[in-house]
Amino acid sequence: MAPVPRRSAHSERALLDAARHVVVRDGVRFATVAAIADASGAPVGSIYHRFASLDELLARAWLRAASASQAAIPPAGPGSDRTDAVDDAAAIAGSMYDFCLEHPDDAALLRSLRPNDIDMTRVSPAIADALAAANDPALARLGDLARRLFGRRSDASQDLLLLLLVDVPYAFALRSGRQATSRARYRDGLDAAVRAALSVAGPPARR
Amino acid sequence: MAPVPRRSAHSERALLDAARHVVVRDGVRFATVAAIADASGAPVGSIYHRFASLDELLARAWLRAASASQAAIPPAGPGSDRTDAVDDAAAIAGSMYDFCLEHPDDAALLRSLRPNDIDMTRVSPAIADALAAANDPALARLGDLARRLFGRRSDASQDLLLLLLVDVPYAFALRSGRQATSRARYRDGLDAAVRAALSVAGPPARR
DNA sequence: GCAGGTCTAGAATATTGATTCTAGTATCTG
DNA sequence: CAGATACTAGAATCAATATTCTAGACCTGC
Repeated sequence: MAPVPRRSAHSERALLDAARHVVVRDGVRFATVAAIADASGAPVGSIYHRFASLDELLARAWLRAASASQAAIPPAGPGSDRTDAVDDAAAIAGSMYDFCLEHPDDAALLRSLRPNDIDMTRVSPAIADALAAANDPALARLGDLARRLFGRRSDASQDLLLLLLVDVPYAFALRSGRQATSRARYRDGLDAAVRAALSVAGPPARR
Repeated sequence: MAPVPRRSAHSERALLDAARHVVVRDGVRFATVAAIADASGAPVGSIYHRFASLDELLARAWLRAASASQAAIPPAGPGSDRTDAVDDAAAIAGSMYDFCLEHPDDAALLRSLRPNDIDMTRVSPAIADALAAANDPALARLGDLARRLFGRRSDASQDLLLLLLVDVPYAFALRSGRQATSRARYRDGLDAAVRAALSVAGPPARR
């Protein structure tokens, strides 16, 4: 009685992996359904069986990477003075850096595939909503941190934290090479850079 | 007798501008010939009159932006000890930051359009060569600087300088907002971050 | 072993987009 | 003002790509 599905030969995950691989290797312009099918070994029909459109597949790949990146952000530290907040910021930067080293493909995907590259009109509403809200948890986290660091939360302070705790760690990771010693050194350099920039650049200008 | 051309209504430059604008605004996936024609007001035929293919147009736009970015790098400073070299590095980082603020469209283009996104088989040999060699002057400049900073030149040291003197300034610029006070503050933060990272992260690990 | 379901598979179709073609137009020289 | 010369213009063509469709394969419970 129970409808029992055939075991799938090409999992959703494998197709997302293939899409990610093609985007990173060939560039987003050449991430066609045929190229992704080829990279995954699946026929195009199997891709459309699982994803409504190419844009939906790309959106899902982006969402998976973005979610993984967010999940790597550590929870807020305990203290509440500025020193604690700076340590907290440095911890976030370090965790973003570590994420990029542990998930280089996801990190590269987020660099290559920008939300702009996805045609939202060809994405199902559920995924479109998820995309629109994808960054909200991280932004809330950074907003809290901005208040602890600067005494208030503003667009400018949030941009500064996005720069120092996301963009800069990603940039460091993408140049850090493969050797463990080099990576450890980059991590230290990142920590120093973030602390130096925070002490100089913050708090943001008052209105 | 002298062949006198009709005055052109759509200059090469205007078409490059339009291509850049579409890439930055809509993403490289949607930078089609029709979209660029629409943005520039020119019909598609006029685009093909000046550019052999869409890839050639994109390549030319990338090349123009990359060349402008390189031209912004200041010549090497006079001194030869490490302090001078650090100042030199900071000056390069600052000039890259300034370039991004003065030419936001070119900076955004270089972020959105990666060499991967251009099909070299559809680009004329002259432009393909120019693309391949586009970064050579800057790499030579960074190589010299690496020698002054670290006593020797290696892939690792060059990557470190690319990170600190190109990637990081670009990241700072793209988040620095429009207010002059905010920009000045970001510039100071960048300077501090680069110096801090240099003192911690370099010289690169010995083999 | 067969019924009922999902899934695979790749050919067929339809759409989109790149490129080409043919006319027509503006400009300057003589 | 006639002729030569690029240039503009956009329709027509061609190629690539997304998407759909139809058959069939597999798995499991009965």
